[in-house]
Amino acid sequence: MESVAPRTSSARSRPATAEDVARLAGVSRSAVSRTFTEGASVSEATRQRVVEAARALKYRPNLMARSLMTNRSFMVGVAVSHLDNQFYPEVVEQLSDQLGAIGYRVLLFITHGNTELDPMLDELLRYRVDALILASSSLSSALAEECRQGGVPVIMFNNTDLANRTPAVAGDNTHGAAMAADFLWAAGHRRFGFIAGIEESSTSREREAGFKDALRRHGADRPMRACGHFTFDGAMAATRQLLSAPTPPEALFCTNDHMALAAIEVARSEFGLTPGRELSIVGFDDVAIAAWPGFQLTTYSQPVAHMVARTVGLVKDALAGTKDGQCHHIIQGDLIVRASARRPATGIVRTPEGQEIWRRA
Amino acid sequence: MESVAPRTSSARSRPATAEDVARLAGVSRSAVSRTFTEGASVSEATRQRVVEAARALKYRPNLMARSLMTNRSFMVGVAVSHLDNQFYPEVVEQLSDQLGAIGYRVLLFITHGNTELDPMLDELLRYRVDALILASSSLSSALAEECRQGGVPVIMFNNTDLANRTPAVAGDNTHGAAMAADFLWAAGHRRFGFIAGIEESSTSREREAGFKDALRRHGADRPMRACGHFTFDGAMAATRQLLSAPTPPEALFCTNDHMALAAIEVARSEFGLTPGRELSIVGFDDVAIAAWPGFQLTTYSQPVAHMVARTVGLVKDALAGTKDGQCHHIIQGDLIVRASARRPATGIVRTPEGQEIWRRA
DNA sequence: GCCGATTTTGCATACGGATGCACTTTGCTG
DNA sequence: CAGCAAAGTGCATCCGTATGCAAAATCGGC
Repeated sequence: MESVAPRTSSARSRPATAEDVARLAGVSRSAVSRTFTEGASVSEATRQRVVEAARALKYRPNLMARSLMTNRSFMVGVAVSHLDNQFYPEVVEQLSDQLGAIGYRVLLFITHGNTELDPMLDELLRYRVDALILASSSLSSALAEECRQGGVPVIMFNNTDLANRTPAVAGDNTHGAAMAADFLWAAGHRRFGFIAGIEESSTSREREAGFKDALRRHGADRPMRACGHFTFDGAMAATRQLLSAPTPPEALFCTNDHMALAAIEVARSEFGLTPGRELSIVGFDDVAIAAWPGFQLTTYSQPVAHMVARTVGLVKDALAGTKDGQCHHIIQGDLIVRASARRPATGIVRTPEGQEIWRRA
Repeated sequence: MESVAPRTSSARSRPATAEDVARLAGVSRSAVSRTFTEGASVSEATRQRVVEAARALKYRPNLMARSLMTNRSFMVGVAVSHLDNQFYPEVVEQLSDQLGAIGYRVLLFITHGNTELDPMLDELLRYRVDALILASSSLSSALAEECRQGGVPVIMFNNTDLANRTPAVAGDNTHGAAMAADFLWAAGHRRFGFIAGIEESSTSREREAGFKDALRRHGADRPMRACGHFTFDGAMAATRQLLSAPTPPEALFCTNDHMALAAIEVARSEFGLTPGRELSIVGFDDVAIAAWPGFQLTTYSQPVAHMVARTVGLVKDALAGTKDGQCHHIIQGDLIVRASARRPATGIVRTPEGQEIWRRA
């Protein structure tokens, strides 16, 4: 019988290994390895031969195998709850770019706001990611501790973990929300509405506290409050609830842009209100859509590129073993003034980039 | 000298290995391995002891090491050009979910529409991904061939590669664009505008051909044309160009929603036109924002979940070695009728889900 | 209680590449 | 040209897991 079929050209051949390259180049495996290892000692002559042989065989070092020895996978796990909030695609894109620039790839992981995501993260850790970035997701203190012991740095993004001292990078929630309050107060508003995100989220809580404390300092009444759960539909419902009240608020602060955009939509389409005239709306994040002509959302910016840069910096430090003293890294933003909220008489300045921002008196 | 410092509890200890677990459980490494291998032969007794020991040591199988043996990394490379077009975050999220459901993780990779992305994909292949999904990105035929020989299935998403017969999943570009043309014609429009995406893109070309052919069948004049490069700013400029013409078009077809939304913004804010009244605008994709009250974009839908399901199906088949006869998989959508374009007198039906769609007479 | 059939189990090896070590080659100085 | 330091090289070993094979244990049936 002729069970051994001749290998056709379409036969899926195994990729070339360092061994193959070494044989073709007439050197040892070590030489090949060193050729592809930054800073290893190889003569120019052998390097050339190896490179040539490698190209001929279409050799590509197997990073899985390499990671076994080096204990570095050059992958970073990124957990993000959703991608429908426009903020997070920007974050993911920046993370991918900036991590890519230092040789790391993103192993993506979407949690769907699942509170019980430990089992999934657990699986992610099997991939031996070099670090874990949790964008708006959190993990149990047990798993966090396990990561620490296992030498996997965990960094939270746009969310902080008060109980456990996990390093975190976030916008200046308290300051930003206070700015929003001050801004609306300066514009002459006296009846406020507030739309919360997820009740348990540190982000939402800090923004709520910042907003309310600032209002209190001005002697304002407590704002009306509804919860939008950081979702578009939730924010639509919350907006309806607030605007349907007997004496609806004149000014609305939403804990993120995603919800602020929902509020604008509902105010316009269901209540006939023009944001910036009959109703002021302020958001938080400054996503790209906020600048669209049809929204012109006034919002406190979270400079994604800076925040990600800091995050990547923390990853690098942690990987280099540098001890990180400071735990929570707060990145300042600006209150970007557009048209969705009434403008105060004073305090608006124009940046060199042509953006209008508000400075407290 | 006391060079050997006592290990503090905060010392970053190496994660437990199968060896450690075996020792604690009093069995061999093989037993541990088999316990964590689906369908391997282990007695219930030893399995229990291993599981217990594993839990005690917080053992997690090292997938890197496993992939060395099995030649499976359980990672799929996903290349996407941008995340600012709202369509792609939806795609990435679905891919992550549906691949996750069958045990695969997404190694993300953002190409920025870079035409020369071979070097980057090349790097991605070092990670020995089990498959490569190219969402709106393409790779050279040389690299495609290399992947095929290396046994790495490549699947294109929402983009096809005419020259090389790379398997692809896409919406029904020709049919969808023709539907848009027929719909606008049926609504009584006679002067058309067309906004192209990236000139080289198969997606844009097919939609352009479908649109123009259908118009020709109706005996319409050639539409005015501008190129928006699939970007928001590009589409804004293109819209300005078309609407500034001496006799501007009455109806605009944009090759995706991202650009259609830009067109709506420009029409409203710069030309004072109300979409659906003085100007009809039709898009392609049916992204979430298209349904927002402020846009109400009429558009041909690309059912992301179905498209991704098919894509994942192709990945599974390819990995199982099933030969895939059909190369291009076209997924049907519907023309979702909203308010951004004038409605024809006939043909609009309501789906059980409460969505209005248009059926050609 | 014995024997053959079936599971379990451990041993040894393989996967692909990095690296300490000892050895060889090269380069440079006097 | 000798002598020595520095650079380059190959060998052997290791990383953490899967798996074929043969030995051992278990099982069932008489």
